[in-house]
Amino acid sequence: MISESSDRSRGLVQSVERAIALLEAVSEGPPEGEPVALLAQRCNLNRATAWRLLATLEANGLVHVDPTTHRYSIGLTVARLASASSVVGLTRRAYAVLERLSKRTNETADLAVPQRLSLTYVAEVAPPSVLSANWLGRHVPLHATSSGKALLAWLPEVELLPVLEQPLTRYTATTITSKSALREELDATRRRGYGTCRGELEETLYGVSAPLLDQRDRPFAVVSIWGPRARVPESRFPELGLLAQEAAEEIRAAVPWGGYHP
Amino acid sequence: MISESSDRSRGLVQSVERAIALLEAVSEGPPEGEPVALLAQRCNLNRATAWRLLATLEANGLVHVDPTTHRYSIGLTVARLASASSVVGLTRRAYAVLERLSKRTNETADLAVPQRLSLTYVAEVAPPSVLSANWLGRHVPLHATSSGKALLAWLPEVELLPVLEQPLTRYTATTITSKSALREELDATRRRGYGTCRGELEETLYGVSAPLLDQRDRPFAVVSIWGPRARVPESRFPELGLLAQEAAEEIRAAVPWGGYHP
DNA sequence: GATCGGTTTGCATAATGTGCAATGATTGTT
DNA sequence: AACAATCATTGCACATTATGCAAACCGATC
Repeated sequence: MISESSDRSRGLVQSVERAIALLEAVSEGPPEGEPVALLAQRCNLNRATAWRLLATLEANGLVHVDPTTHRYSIGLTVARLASASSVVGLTRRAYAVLERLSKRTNETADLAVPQRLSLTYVAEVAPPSVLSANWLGRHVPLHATSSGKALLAWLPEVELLPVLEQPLTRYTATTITSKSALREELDATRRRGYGTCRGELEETLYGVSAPLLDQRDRPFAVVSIWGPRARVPESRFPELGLLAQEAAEEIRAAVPWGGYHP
Repeated sequence: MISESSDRSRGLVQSVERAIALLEAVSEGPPEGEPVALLAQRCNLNRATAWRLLATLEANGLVHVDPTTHRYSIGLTVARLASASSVVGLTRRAYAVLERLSKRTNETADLAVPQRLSLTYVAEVAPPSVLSANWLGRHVPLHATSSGKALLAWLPEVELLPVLEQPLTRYTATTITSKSALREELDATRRRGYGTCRGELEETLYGVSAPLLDQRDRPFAVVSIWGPRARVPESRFPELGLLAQEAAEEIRAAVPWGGYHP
């Protein structure tokens, strides 16, 4: 067989990678589950191989297989493992606040946490009428979003530097691509108290974000409110920015240990 | 090497099992994470092996490794995968209701979902004063708990039979261990509208439970209220039973699709 | 600056995961 | 109702792949 394995060179374990790929595939499927053959195909795996990997995952509760339909869905163990992540405690407390925020502003409210050199959205509440894109799990560039800028603005210099070293990719006409302009923007953000975005990632995407700071004043999460430019023009920024700040403070206060271990 | 592998006989994949064991070990550790050596020891693995398995998990975001301390904690991907589980949507909606329930009764309220031939607790709210055992993720026997009996009472006959075939283990003096007695109890439970427990698993554990039924009247989750016998005597059962029923109905109504795919 | 605990990497070995092919089981079709 | 087709499951032989050992390499701490 063809053993490409750019993985192997880095000393990664093939069967575990394949098992994870299956887990992802299962999670992308419908709640009633997907059959082995389909999952195997999606991951470019032999059916027998996929079956054994899934059997292993099933034996440990990571996936659930319906005994009659033989369809695989995500198992309870994943939820239990996730509950060990401090993010989960954070999101649980955040949801009540985000729901209120979304209802009050009639826009989408969400919570993101830093990961590597980007942010990941971990909680999101969209107003009922709006069919919004699901940003959960998505990574976004830090220099082209209100949440990213809210994070950077309160990041200590040492951690800010590596981000500024990276190329600042242009996404739209308004994207900030020069290091000095970004520094100015971050200063303004800090003075203002919240980050803003004027279609810097996608033309029509406008919004504001406020950071959650831990005891040492390091940001560990960001609350955002956003919507299409037509509904969230710059004139609403001061109002929404204040609401985001209040929400951030409220969520932070509800977190017992007052922080988040990555 | 000694390759025991009762796994292998069932066609399971060793490295994946080991990776999962590591994942479990990581989840049991503190939020700031644990070093490789400790995790390896806990899972009886060679340090190098554990390192490569963890590296694979890390590359896929299932674990997070702090670049400075080299400590491993649960990664965001797990939370994302978990969010694909319908249980998560269920628990998110349940928490608000459980919190109210716990506040009002001053006892512990929780939610469990069926898994295999047992129940798993997936959400729990304890009154602030009480230092309660954490039941999250725990499996409980169906014949010796109020939640188990609430599930069984509304289960269709075909699914009930395999459970009754299993030996009914005795835990305390009040545990129901005969098949006929259990059938009677289940009839009574159905008439009553909620299940009860009089110290049948642990002497001092008293409580009530009400099921959440889907469109086809199949139970897919159970709400429980419980506490020590001294505070939750039988005389409170009618009052608490009604509250549990109301809470169950409220949670069920908040679930969009009105059910739960295991 | 040396010693210790830890992580990380290389390498040889065979244990282990894999693909193929054959067998049941189940579903849909005429 | 019988057939066909698709899919899940199991056995087996092969060599790819994961593993353990040992050595290198950091980063602490004294």
